[in-house]
Amino acid sequence: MLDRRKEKILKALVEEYIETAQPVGSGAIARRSGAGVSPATIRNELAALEEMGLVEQPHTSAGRTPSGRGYRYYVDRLMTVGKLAGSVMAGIRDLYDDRSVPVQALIRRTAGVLSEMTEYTALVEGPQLGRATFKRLELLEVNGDHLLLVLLTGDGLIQTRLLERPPHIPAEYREAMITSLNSRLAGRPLGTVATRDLESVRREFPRALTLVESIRGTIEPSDAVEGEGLFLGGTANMLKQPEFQRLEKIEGILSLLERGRILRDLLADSALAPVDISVTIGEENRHPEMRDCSLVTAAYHAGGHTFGYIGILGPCRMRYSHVVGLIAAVKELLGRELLRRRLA
Amino acid sequence: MLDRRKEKILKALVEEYIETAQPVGSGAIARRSGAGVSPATIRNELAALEEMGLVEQPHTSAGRTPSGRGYRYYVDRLMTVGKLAGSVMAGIRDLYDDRSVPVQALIRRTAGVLSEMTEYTALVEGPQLGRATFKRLELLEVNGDHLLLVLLTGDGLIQTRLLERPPHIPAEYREAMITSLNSRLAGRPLGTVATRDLESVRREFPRALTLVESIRGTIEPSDAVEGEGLFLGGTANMLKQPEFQRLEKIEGILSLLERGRILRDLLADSALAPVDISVTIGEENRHPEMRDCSLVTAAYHAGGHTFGYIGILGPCRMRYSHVVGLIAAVKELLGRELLRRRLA
DNA sequence: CCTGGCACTCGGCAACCGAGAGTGCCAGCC
DNA sequence: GGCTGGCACTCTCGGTTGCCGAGTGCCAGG
Repeated sequence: MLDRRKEKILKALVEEYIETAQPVGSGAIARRSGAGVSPATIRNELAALEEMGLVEQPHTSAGRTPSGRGYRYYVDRLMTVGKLAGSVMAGIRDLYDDRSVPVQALIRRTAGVLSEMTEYTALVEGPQLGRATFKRLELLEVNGDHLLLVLLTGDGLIQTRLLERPPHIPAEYREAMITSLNSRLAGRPLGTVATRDLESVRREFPRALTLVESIRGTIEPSDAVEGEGLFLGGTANMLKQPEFQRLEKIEGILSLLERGRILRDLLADSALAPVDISVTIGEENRHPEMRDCSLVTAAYHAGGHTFGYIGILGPCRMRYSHVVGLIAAVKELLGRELLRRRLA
Repeated sequence: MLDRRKEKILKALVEEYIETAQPVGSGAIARRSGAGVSPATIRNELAALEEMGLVEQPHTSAGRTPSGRGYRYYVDRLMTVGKLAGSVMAGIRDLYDDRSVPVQALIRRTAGVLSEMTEYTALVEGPQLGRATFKRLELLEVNGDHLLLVLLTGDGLIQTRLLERPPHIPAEYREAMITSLNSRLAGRPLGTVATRDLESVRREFPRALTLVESIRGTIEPSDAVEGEGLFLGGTANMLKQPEFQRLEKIEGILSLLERGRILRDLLADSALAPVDISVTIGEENRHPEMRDCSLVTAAYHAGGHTFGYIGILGPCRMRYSHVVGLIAAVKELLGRELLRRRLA
């Protein structure tokens, strides 16, 4: 709860620091904030802001930099979210226009575009089997030894798996089993299909035990697909940030970016916050490697169903207004696009 | 064509430098090489080696470092390729033992393991559609609006694609078209299936024009799947190398590593050399960003068919003998494993 | 309550210096 | 002739010093 002038000063300071990456002096703020007061006055206000823990001084005779709490105040109350230029929006929409591009490639390109437009690192997770609903299963005969299992989900995801064909099972028996399975599981979220759901099928078709087991293995979201459908863009951009010139800092971050599982949790966690777009700043992050980073995330969805997540990772000194605006736009476009591709 | 003593000296110098990353002095070589001569003699020999362009001096009063040509000589004639410890081999074999792990995940893990074992960056490319042979095509009815195209290849690769269902085409007509297509393309390498191959099918089944077109789009190796099936491991390892403490150098490398297309060409190019395992050292690399790197690559195959490529990227000061030994082992194991999973 | 003035603090940079590592060369030895 | 110990020389590296400039905190006056 700052007074009007302190807010102006904090805003000017944060924005100047975001641009220059240099501690900001009272003179620069006086020039930029439009508060119409002299640097000396600004200095008094800055001392107060420092008292409140919103700004800090790297050392006595330097300017001020925003603290984590300072950024938080800025993000929550001061920044004006940037509207994207129409041309930019059009560019993104073009990206999605080609229906012949498979979903995986779409997600990958999104990560690329986001990282290029921000000069930060982009994370995009595509639709995941575990979040989708069961629609239908098919078994195709590939040759004498193998069957192809095809799993269709309500989102239009397709999962295939090659199985060794269990001997001595007539095709009709198999078909009946599949039919039973399909009617039993239709519409169920795959994440919740557990062993006991297949119990009755197993009892009904005892000769197809191994087949049912294979099916369970395919349906069940497993660690084997960790990293599947998660794309990064612009990891090298991290090196461009002046705050990451120290290699120790960046090594931790890059190592973290290789851990698909962790990234996934990161995206899902922050995106389940009550807000539309979540911003996690510096020390608010759970992983110590990320304490110099901020992460902006959002889920994209349509028709009440979450398809996936997008996120931008950059330094605390991130262009929040730009990034939030961009995420908001891409979240919309991507959700809409995946809805278009979804099966009716 | 060096004499015996010069070879001993060069070998000792390269190996010492690989271990320490420091220019190597005549004293260290005298101690290590086992040539039984004094440092002064070593110095004379070093002067000769420098004359020949095999070693160089960062500055007058430092020790010597190997030049690109020096590494080349070492790799071609001096190094003894390391045999892997049995326990290591067993560890890798365990990785592959679980048949339920899908091929994609297998490739991904291989990249992870290679990077961990070397502390360098690993590139692994899995089986690619473009290199596989056509086996069979199936069309599944998903619902009123969509068909699922399933493409099976001789390697056991499966490619699926959701198509909008063309209206007013009877199922039998479609089936006949697919049958004709299957018999016509069976055994053909997918990379060589061109538009004209489908011409006769198109003429024979004029009502299925759009369908044939969609099929062509699926079969044809396209840029849309760029990066598909290519996995990196340990990109952050690059930062650990003392030669890459300068950020400028590493930024170029990391940016390159984000370009799937380039990596792919890199792997394929060097692996088509007449040798089993290809080593590209420093300036021999085509990309200027890689002039401080060496790349060791190999194709893995079985039954006369190339499945994919593996590679290790590290600094010129790379532990060649270890890396080459490892690549040789993994190449074997991976080829054998994919053969096991291949369709009969 | 604001402001100009002023003394003060501190980091960064350049210059400097000595220590240490390693060289090239030479004269002597086997 | 080839090898070796000795020696003067070169160059980098780490630490120290001194200066400059940016920015501050405080105070007295408006």
